[in-house]
Amino acid sequence: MPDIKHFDPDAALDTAVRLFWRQGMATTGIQDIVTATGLNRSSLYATFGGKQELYLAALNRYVRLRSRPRYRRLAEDGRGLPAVTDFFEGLIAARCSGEYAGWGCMVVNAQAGAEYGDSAVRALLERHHQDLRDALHAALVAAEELGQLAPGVDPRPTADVLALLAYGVNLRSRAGADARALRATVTAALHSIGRPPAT
Amino acid sequence: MPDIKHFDPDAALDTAVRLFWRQGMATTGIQDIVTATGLNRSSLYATFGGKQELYLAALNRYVRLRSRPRYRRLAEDGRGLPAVTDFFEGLIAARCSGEYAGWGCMVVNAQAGAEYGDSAVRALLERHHQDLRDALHAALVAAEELGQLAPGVDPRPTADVLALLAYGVNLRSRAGADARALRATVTAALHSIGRPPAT
DNA sequence: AGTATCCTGGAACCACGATTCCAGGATGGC
DNA sequence: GCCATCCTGGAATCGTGGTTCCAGGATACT
Repeated sequence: MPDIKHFDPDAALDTAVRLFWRQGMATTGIQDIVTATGLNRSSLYATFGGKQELYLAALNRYVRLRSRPRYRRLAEDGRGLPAVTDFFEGLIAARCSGEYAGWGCMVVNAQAGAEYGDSAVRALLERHHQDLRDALHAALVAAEELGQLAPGVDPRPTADVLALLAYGVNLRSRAGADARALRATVTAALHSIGRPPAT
Repeated sequence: MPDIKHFDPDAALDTAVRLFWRQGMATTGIQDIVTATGLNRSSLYATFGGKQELYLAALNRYVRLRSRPRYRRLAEDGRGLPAVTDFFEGLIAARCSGEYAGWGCMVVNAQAGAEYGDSAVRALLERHHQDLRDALHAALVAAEELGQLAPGVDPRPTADVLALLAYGVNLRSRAGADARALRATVTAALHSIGRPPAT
């Protein structure tokens, strides 16, 4: 090993994630990434390849660090509906406050944009969608076993409903939606699938 | 009036709508529009101004011709839940089959993309969101008056839930979601807010 | 019929896009 | 301490982006 990288590839990729996440792929130039990371074009290309590959790597990192842990926690939480409530609560908090407020979800943004032409991106998005569905489904099955669901509420299609609702939350958050309004909406949705308080 | 336009501006704008809708603003070049419309750059610029203004005009046309009539029909339909069902049915049909299958909703795409930087675009998107909410709300109020809603279902937050659900449908349709799956999801959502069949 | 006005065609412009290349410098194994 | 190997810096390349300009032609009023 004659020489070693003078920078941290993960940190650089993280900067790229932020740029692509906020601005989308098409409107983010290599120059933006060069400027933001402070490292040189040559190093970028040598490390990540072209823009497409860099975007894909960034999207992968986003999913691995930001989406999957959240879904995993939801899927493994055995409390049923409270787990779902917490999931949405955390989602809204992440989308509407803190460093990434108003950025939406990078995966959702990719789905609506043209990033989407790439087939590797498509595959990643599809996989991501399945992960979300499955996590919600697991939580709802737990809820069902705990007797928390209203009669006639089927976990599988209901998980799909909540997945689409999550997409909606991500979209609206990018438009600057108010966290309280989103919370109220989610609460209403969860209310309608929960068992009414025993009379 | 010494000379008159040799083309139909509305037809040209319609072509622009299609391009921006499918590909997004950032990835659609003026050259694409020139090629697709067959008319000249000069005529384009003389008629619509720059790219930003052209995009805004296209977005406006999309909302006026494609979104608003749909919302209007929903708002003025007095049947309650069946009106909502029909609305989603029509939405899914438009998104998953025919000429525009897999294109999603231009407004939703704009929200997730970077088109969004423009403040005129933001205003239009916000207005569009209110229109959707209001239309769903009107239909749900009718449903409530007709006794179609389950007890404890409040029209206002429920309209918000359904609006987010519609966003989700639009997004997933762009990812090539199956129409039958989307229908099943929507059915499940509407089922959970409807009054259970009288015992 | 003349003419001022507007539209069209095409080339030209300038900036910025992604990408590549080469020289210079630093490193770790022998 | 030498050298092959890799990394870095910056310039250069080549295409494409949006936008403008000018000459030529068509029109409707006088």
